[in-house]
Amino acid sequence: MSVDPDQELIPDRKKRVRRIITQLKKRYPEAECALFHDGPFQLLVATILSAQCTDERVNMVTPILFAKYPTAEKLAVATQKDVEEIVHSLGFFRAKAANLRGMAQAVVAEHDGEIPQDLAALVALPGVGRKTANVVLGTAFGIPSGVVVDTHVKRICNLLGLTRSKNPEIIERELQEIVPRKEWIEWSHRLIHHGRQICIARRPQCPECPLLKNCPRVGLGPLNK
DNA sequence: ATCCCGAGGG
DNA sequence: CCCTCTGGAT
Repeated sequence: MSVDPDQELIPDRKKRVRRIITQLKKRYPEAECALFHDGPFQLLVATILSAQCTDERVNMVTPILFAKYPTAEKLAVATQKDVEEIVHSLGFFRAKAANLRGMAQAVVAEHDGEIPQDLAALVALPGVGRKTANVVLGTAFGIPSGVVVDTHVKRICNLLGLTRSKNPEIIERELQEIVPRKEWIEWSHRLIHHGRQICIARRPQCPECPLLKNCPRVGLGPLNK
């Protein structure tokens, strides 16, 4: 079906977003980042490690990692082998270990050991993409740099007709036109959480979903092909 | 087998 | 746009 993009879904997006914000707030009052962290460095490390594995498993290894390497300075001089052993169970362990060390070395060399607080500098670090950078800026620094667009946010926003693009940057821009700036990071955390708990791609838990009334796909089963 | 709160590279 | 990098849970 070749339906024109902006016709049916765009008109009252703002109103629908308001409603969705309210419903998500009610369902997920905390709006927290699930990754264990007590500072920007820790959150950055945890977020780099979280690629393609669950946050629960990240939270199993980060305390061990931080006990040994509590700062960027310490991590920067760690051996590849030792970091690999610590993060081994998370998958992609060679790339993740290399990224952690490269990130720490760049932070020490170029940012005096402090995690930078702007998007461009963060994205320039090894292993840090837009998603990770926005998580750190919004969560650890309280800077609403951008809505976090991961696979869950992408899937749900397309599903609800808030966006239609497959490009994360376009989705980010579109969402930022309709989500209040101060709520970007909370919106992101709630939506991501919702994607993990309820609006799961392969087995959506529709009966438990607080957004049913806004969902055009109620009862149509799994979302992916 | 398939999925996980991705990034980097072709 | 596609692919690869990886291990553990289900």
